[in-house]
Amino acid sequence: MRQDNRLPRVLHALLHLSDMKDPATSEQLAGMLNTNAAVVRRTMAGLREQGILTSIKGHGGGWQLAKTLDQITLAEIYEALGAPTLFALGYSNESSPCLMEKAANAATARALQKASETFIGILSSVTMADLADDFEKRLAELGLTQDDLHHTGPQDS
Amino acid sequence: MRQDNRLPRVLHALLHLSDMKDPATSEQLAGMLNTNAAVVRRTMAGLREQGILTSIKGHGGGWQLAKTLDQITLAEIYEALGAPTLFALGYSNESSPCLMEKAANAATARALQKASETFIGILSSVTMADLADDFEKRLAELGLTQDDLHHTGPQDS
DNA sequence: AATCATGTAACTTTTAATGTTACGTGATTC
DNA sequence: GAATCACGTAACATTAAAAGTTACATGATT
Repeated sequence: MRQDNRLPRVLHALLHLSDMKDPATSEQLAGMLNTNAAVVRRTMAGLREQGILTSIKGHGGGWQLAKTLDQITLAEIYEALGAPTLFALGYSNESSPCLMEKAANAATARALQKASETFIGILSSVTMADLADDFEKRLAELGLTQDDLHHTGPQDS
Repeated sequence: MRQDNRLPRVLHALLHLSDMKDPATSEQLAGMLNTNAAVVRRTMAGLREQGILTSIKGHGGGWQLAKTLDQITLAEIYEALGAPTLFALGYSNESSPCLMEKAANAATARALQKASETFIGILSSVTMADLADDFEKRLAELGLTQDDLHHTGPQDS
């Protein structure tokens, strides 16, 4: 399959959403994520069902966070995306009578299982607020503040 | 991309190889792995370069183990396959100026990195001899012995 | 009533492993 | 030394699932 970029994309989108007062339309988010509005709607659908986001139709509508950042773990988000296949590496699930194949598959499965547990464990320990902190750290490293992103300066009309 | 089954396949093939006196042809291995001889040659090429297998051309030729099973870790094999992409999940590598995207990518990368370390760590701790042991355990559970696989019984000519 | 924005279905594109075919090269056998 | 066997490798087709795209229905606002 093609590489699955939904998780980092959604994280990116949520950071932007947390930074906006008004709802963001799928079109706006698509611009930020360099993709298409339909992809945004499709990807975010799971987060809406999970209660992480709300979507509003009509004029002034769009997407909004339904929780504060510190209430959203990355694991929740991953789950809300449908817990998509983590590995490009796999093994045949068809039950073969060959015991050597079974042993080979079992060894592969054990390693993948442990790796998956590590992955989910880390996602569970990180919240969107941690990402926002990381974002602000990066801002500060450039000598900027949050404000610098929202207006062009005092000379602005 | 499609799922990558090379690792479990090679493990399976090596177990069969360890069980044979004569070299196994690509054709024979392809039969065991339910695939094609060309796929076998292509997949095994890396293991030959890595010194895990030797291949012999001509009459009576084929593939043979170049080491004993306890000298082969799964990590070596994974490396010999070219350390193929482990994850179906990824993130855009294109450097975007957006610090929110950077934060999102970094968080994803950290989780993937740790998962990868877990995976490689386990592969490093397991040898093909461990797989052979597992195979024999499975055999015993069926009330069979190694011998049962190699002849049809005492009445056999 | 017009417009905006989501909801969703249907289809195309993309990408890398896998499958397939073909042919070259080296080794063995007779 | 010619035929055959088996690997080595290139070139192309197939496959699968995310992503991209298009289109249209539905609901909310003005």
